Amino acid sequence: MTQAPAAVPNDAAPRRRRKEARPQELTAAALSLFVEKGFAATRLDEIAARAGVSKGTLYLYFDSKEALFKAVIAEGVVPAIEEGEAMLERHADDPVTLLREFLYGWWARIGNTELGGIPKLMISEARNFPEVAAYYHETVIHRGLKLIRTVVQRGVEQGVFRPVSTELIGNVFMAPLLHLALWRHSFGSCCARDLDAERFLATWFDLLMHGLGVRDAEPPQ
Amino acid sequence: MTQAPAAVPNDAAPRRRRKEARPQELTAAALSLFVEKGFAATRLDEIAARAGVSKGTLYLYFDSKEALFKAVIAEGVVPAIEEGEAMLERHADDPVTLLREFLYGWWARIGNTELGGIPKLMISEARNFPEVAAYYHETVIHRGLKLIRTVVQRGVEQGVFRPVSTELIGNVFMAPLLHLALWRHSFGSCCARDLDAERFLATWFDLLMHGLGVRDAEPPQ
DNA sequence: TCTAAATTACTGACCAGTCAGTTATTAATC
DNA sequence: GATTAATAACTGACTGGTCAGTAATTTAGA
Repeated sequence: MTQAPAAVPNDAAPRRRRKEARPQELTAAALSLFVEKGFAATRLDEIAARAGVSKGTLYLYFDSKEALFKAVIAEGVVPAIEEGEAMLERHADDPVTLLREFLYGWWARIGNTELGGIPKLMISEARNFPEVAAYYHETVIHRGLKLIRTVVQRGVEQGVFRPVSTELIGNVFMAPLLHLALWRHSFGSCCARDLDAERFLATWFDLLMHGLGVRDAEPPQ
Repeated sequence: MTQAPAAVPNDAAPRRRRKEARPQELTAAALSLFVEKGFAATRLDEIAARAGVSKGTLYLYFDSKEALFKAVIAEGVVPAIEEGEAMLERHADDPVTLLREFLYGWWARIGNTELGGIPKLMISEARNFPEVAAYYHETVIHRGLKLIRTVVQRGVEQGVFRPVSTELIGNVFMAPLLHLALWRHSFGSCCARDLDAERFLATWFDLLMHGLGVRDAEPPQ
């Protein structure tokens, strides 16, 4: 109850000037609200309140609601894809380890964090913001799919995987991961018991490995 | 240019009294617009116009925008799940055929039709309409997952499939199908060339069959 | 001519975006 | 170090347009 720089603001919090921190706090608040309620149904007053500022302040940092949306995507996406590429550097030689690391790593570092809401947001709004969708497509999707395809191709060449059509293998690989993230941010919070992420990932990894002809892949760490 | 009961209405179309046909025309128009733009961003005037009536008429058949949303889901979903169950009756004995029929049948009869937009709509709006989400969950998702699980379990018991954890196999099975439908209704219409559904389904079916330990499954018809 | 289907014109709540004014912080001067 | 001037971050009441929902009126069809 001191003057801690509260992310969840105190009612009695004194007004503070924090130019550096504002944009990030605003995009974080906007991401969670956009994911929860959708772009159109989210009010700017609400975003500002969650970030602990007034709506006027929001307009000091972003020109419009749409500009805020673009910033949310751009900011959430750059670290995400860099994580992915860094992950690939670490185990350049072993396709099985690479796929396992990628699968569990994606969930741990993206899917199961705040960023996990971005797929839902992008799918919901892609047709309303084609320009942002195009940016997302070339910055994240295209790059990400290429990474996975490369790993699988390498595995096939090494004889670790059976010969398999690699053109769309990235899409198939990602589908269950995205499914899990989408579930978390839609039905997950409302009905039945939530999907068990651990079991789901294990089921998928097991099926995937056998599908690629690997008989003895161990589960993760 | 005659007085045909136009789905895409003629500007000069005479006013007609068609009490029977209106609700279905309105829900069809609403589904396509909700999928395209989202619930909140879709205006009732627009839905009415696409159905060839005025907004006032819409209120003769639905109490509110939310009631229309519920009707869209309920109407789209009942035939869909019945299709699915009928499909299962036809090949009760052969798990491989069942899975193939289900996979390609789902795409042909649901994913690749207007109904294919419902997953996007439900994922986008589940948290805004928890009551509808719960209805959808128990009417479609729960029932559908159970069907797939049953097929796989039967296959394992018959020794056609290798022993595999069946608890979440339905979710994994559906994930790529839903991914394809979601793609069609988001990025598909904006960037790059569209995902090739035939190749995608073939890649998935091939990986799935090998994942289940079936070595000689033929591609469809 | 009577009824009910359909339209048109209207209302009021809501909300993105604005701006005149307020307050925190820094800099200058004594 | 204390006082004050200057600046820039921040606020919240306001506005103009939009849109869900309503009510008055018109018209199709029996």
